[in-house]
Amino acid sequence: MISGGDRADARRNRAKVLSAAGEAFAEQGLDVPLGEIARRAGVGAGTVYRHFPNKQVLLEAVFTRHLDELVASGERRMARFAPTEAFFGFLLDIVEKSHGRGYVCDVVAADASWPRPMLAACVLRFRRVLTALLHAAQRAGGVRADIGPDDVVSLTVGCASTLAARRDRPAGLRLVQLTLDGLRPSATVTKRQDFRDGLDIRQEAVACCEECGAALTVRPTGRPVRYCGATCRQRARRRRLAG
Amino acid sequence: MISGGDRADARRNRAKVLSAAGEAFAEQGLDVPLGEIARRAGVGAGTVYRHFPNKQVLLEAVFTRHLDELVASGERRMARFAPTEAFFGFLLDIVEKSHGRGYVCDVVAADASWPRPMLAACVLRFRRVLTALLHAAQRAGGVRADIGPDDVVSLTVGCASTLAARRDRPAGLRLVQLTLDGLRPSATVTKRQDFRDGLDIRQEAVACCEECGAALTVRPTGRPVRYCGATCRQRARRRRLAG
Amino acid sequence: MISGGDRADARRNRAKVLSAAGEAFAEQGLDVPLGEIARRAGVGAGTVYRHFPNKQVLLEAVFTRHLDELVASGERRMARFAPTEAFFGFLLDIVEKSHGRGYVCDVVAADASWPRPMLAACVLRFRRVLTALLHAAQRAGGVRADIGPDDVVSLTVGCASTLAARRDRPAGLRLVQLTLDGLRPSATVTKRQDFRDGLDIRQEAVACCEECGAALTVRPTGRPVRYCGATCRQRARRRRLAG
Amino acid sequence: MISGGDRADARRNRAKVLSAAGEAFAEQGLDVPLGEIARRAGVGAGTVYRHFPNKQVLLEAVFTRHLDELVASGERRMARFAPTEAFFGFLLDIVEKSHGRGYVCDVVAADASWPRPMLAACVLRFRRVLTALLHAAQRAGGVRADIGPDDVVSLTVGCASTLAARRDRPAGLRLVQLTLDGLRPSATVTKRQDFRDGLDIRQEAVACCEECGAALTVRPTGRPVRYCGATCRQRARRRRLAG
DNA sequence: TATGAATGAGTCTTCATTCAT
DNA sequence: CATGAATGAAGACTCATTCAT
Repeated sequence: MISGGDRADARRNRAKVLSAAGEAFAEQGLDVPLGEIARRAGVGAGTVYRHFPNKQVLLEAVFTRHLDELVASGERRMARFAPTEAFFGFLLDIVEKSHGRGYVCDVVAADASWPRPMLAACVLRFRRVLTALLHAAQRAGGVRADIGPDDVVSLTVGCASTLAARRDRPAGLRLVQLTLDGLRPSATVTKRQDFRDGLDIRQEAVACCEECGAALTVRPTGRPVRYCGATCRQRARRRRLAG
Repeated sequence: MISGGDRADARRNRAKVLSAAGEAFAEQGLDVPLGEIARRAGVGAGTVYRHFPNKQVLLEAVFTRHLDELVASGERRMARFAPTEAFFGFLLDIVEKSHGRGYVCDVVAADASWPRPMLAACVLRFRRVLTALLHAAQRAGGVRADIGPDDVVSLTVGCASTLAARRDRPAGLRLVQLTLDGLRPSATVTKRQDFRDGLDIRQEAVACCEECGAALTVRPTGRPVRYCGATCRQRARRRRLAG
Repeated sequence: MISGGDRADARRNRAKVLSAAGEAFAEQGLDVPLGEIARRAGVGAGTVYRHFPNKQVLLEAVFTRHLDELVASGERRMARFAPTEAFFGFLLDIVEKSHGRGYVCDVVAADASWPRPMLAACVLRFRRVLTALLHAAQRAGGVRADIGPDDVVSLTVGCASTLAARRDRPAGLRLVQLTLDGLRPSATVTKRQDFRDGLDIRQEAVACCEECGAALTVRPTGRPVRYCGATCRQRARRRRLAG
Repeated sequence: MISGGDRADARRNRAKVLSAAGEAFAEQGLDVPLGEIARRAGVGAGTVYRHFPNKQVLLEAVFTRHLDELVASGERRMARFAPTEAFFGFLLDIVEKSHGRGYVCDVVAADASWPRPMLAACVLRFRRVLTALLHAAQRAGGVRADIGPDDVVSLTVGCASTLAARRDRPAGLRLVQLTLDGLRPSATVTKRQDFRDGLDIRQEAVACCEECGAALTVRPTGRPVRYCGATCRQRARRRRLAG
């Protein structure tokens, strides 16, 4: 009988194992020996197996719990905050809680391929919350309309990696913001061809807008242009005054 | 006697092993058995060991080659393209070539901690090219000034993860663009507190700019504001006309 | 978690492994596969590793146990026998119990170079007992004064090799006695030059004492001398009568 | 075609390999990789195999050469020195040239069990020389009559081990002398029972001869006896004067 | 029921031996 | 013939999983 136990100590043990596994996976990657998890939990290896029939299931349980926590946090945000805040707060939450890169990297796999129904259900709930938050934010105009839930998930995965890669945590968080801000309507995504190989050096020699980097048409006479237009000039000015 | 050999078949085998290892690491993660690599390369396990004294060294060789290719591509771009194009093209290159998530995740480790001198030298070269491209792009005004090489590396790692996470490759590439565009001067990074937990729902109820998501000051009377200012109003309008 | 267990079967298995290892090392040398040891012990390879983290440690454990038994035997002798008897009995014990040549040959290494503290302590105890027995025997006049503990150890190693080399065990033991008797005060050790290359054949043509081999001064006339002195002549006579 | 080659360079290579193998076996034990031997010899692994079909044969060749050298040295001694000198010099030679304990320990195996005819013949020659020297020395009265060739071989093996065990080489050589001196007629070998467990401590309390360690009968009155007889008393006196 | 001991399949690595250059 | 590259059979060691206590 797996895990359905009703004795208090059994439930306590299950929880201990789950926590220990969560930490272990995060700190040491998905390859931590089960023995290490058992040690961290302060139980025997057999006890781990009593509650989780194998390592895969344990990993899924950990992941499920993780998702459940995220879902709960998402729902809380949905109830308490404005759509856009809720949405971006939710994403930050996901990213910050996804400590441990091996761990994070495997969130990737969490689309449809996980076989266990419990996990599938959980992933579904997660997607539902995410989607709800996303749509709300989009309706509120806080997020670009051409973004779907899959985009958000993938971007989140990327942010977690970025955060893991950057040793300096504050700097890492800034990069995460920078990335997530790409979801805001104001962000203009460069078309891929825009800066790919086709462009020749002579064209650029002309310089680009110092504010947004957009290409500037050369003008043979007069003072060289520095900005692509009034907006950018204003913006740059404001920045100068503010800075 | 490792690898220095000049016999044609030996060189061929070394190359085969290196390629096979690259693919294997990318597809199956860093845990692929060496036997699998040997099998893919069509050689015996011993041959792998003749060329690479152990798995770690093999991994480093693969990684070194990868970096070397990137360095070469970076230098080519530096010579042939305008700064900003060169820089962003380089980043896209890195991301696109960083197939395989386990693989990518370990680019992370490529700071100083790798012990082998050859790899260290290689990482250095990589950093040098990256830094040169970054600075050139910044001088050209194509990249925000408050970004350092470490930021770029971390962001790149994140982009690679994003790309790996997104099954739909074009969509993934678009997300990458979106992220990299965060490096352009026009991008405004939200201050972290802007959309974190501190904000209460009532405050937001006031709404935010539908274009950029910036908070809007409430006004008790009149038609409710939809944008934070003229610029955004214009932009939104243009989008509507274009869409 | 290595070996500290208190479960009866675990202790039993540990003992089985230790015994099997002892025999295996003795019979097949230090290169026996661990699998062979496991097979002899009737356990799986993993069990060996549960009790001994690696082969070296296993070897040290075997060796430690061996030394401990010798120490115990030495202490028993010290308490129950007269110094000289105790000493020589101890040496014989060591030699006879040092079955297996590879095994024996590595007793050599047992000076300070073994890193494990437990083994070091054990070697120390062994040296202490050996030294005590040696000194007591020397004080009692049963052992030459110009012999130190290191000499005894080395000689013992040699005796064990001799014993191992001689297929006929009683003959081997006799050779061991012969060697150990060299430690008794009555033994005269030939100076190294006495029978080395320097001597020319003509000098020897003169002959040497038939009993002790000492060189005899030539005498041009009379019956040739056969012995170096009266003592030897007597001794030879006695032998002839006895024989 | 193995080794029968007549080309000068082939013969030279064979010799190089043989020397290198000899050193390698002596320094690193019988487990030294063939590659190491090839490296030392400055040839490729294939060349080793061209001359010696496998490692065992190579080892035998090394051993054969070793024995041949010993045989030559023995024959030289036999021709040039008096029997006893020749004999003991021969033994010392064997011992001193048997550097490297693993190597030495395996001389043990050199009785009948070696299958290759060449080696067998060589061992035979060795035995013949040894036996001749032994018998000559015995006839000359320089070696006890109750010693056979097998005894000598085993003792030699033991001496080599002793020498290997004693870090301090001069001290080691002294121990070797001490052991070999046990072969001289003057040496009295204690009967095994003489100092084995049977004796009780009270009996020894009486003390033993300070010169030869023989047990002394207690005498209740008068000055306590220190020596077992006149011979020992004289000997001790001479030592005192000499010392 | 909890424990931790036992198992054995799987992985890395070495090295004797063969074989293409 | 010489070379050194390739091979693959072991051996040490790990760890998920089972099982006796």
